Amino acid sequence: MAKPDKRDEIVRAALELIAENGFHGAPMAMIADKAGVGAGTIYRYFENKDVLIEELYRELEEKMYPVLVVGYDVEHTIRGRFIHLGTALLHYFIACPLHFRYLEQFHNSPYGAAFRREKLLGKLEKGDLFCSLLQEGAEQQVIKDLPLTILAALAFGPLINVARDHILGFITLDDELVARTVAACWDGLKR
Amino acid sequence: MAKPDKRDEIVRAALELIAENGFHGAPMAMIADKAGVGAGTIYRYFENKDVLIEELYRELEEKMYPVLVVGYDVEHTIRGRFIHLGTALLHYFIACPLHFRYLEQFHNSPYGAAFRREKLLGKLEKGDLFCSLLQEGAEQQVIKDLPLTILAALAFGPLINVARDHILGFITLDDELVARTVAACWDGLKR
DNA sequence: ATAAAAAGAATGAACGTTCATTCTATTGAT
DNA sequence: ATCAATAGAATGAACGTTCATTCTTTTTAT
Repeated sequence: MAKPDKRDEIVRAALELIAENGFHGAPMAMIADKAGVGAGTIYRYFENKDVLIEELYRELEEKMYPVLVVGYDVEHTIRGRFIHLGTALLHYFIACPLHFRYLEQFHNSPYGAAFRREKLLGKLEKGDLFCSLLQEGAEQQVIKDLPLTILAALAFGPLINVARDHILGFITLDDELVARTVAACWDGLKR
Repeated sequence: MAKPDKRDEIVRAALELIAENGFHGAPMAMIADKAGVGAGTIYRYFENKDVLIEELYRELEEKMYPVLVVGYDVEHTIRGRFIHLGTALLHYFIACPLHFRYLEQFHNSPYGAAFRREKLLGKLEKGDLFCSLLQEGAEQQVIKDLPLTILAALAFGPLINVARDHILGFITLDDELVARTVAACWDGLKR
């Protein structure tokens, strides 16, 4: 809190505007306005809009990780761990709809494409948790013998769709519905 | 073929540019260029860019529908029909990556949001085929007793993710992999 | 008094759209 | 059959707007 007081306001404003209106519905001037800051001030903290967008993405990713691992226990069964992660992920998205919407905007954009390509060539870093779980499950023959990419699609595809539908108001998820959705995903994965 | 020769070129150019670069990577001038047409000419066929985008979307939807229903038989089991539709959908996306990418761009944009809202309040029209199948399956207790929205997420989420991964080159789908993916989706849906 | 920080007006590039003009094909007159 | 007249399709330069970024001025802190 000591140093970047304005920086925080800028990031908060950018998150809100971009999550709600997309990158093109969030001009720098509007972000500055919402942050209560001059337009030029943003450029003292971020080299340009792209950098702001990417740094914001990284911040959200970092905020999410520790939430997911709370209570995650490598000693649990594959199924137990999957249910844990899926449930935690859905609950996080429900609790932080702005984060979810921002992540979606990011992934469905040139930024997301570039980002994905990097991930393929580099290490796994964040997807780690999920991907290594799926991989372990496949090795132990608990999970279907399919390429990791497809397993990930079976696991995340429904979760992300359901989160979006909830946030857009097409459905209202309660704890029970979340649990049943995650369980259904598992049914798709398991042998 | 008699009349709209240029119109076709414009639509083709727009599809290609938007599918590959998104709406903001496809300025009207560039579309005109690629279509071999003057910039102003586009406006003889489409009132403005939004109309072009929406009409193109409708054309793609109309092209897709008949492909899906070929061989679709209401007498088959719920499972058989689901496998049929899922497989046909995946094959269509693989055969027409530009169509897939355009549909994705459309859905992940303000156009898509507006479109979705209309669908909720109006009738079901296109999703019909899939949604009524899911609904029928739920009634017959063959499919899990979950809200339609969630069932749709379980069915489409993985399929669309897998199609995207294939088109972006993260994986290469053959007929067998398609079949196993669709089967896995069914596992997620069935009781 | 000095320098760092902040502000917001100014700038220029990019875009969708318009419109005066040109081109092309059809019609009508001879 | 020929050619002038006309209609409407096509063109692309020009316009107005929007936006990211830069520049100059003002404020704040030391």
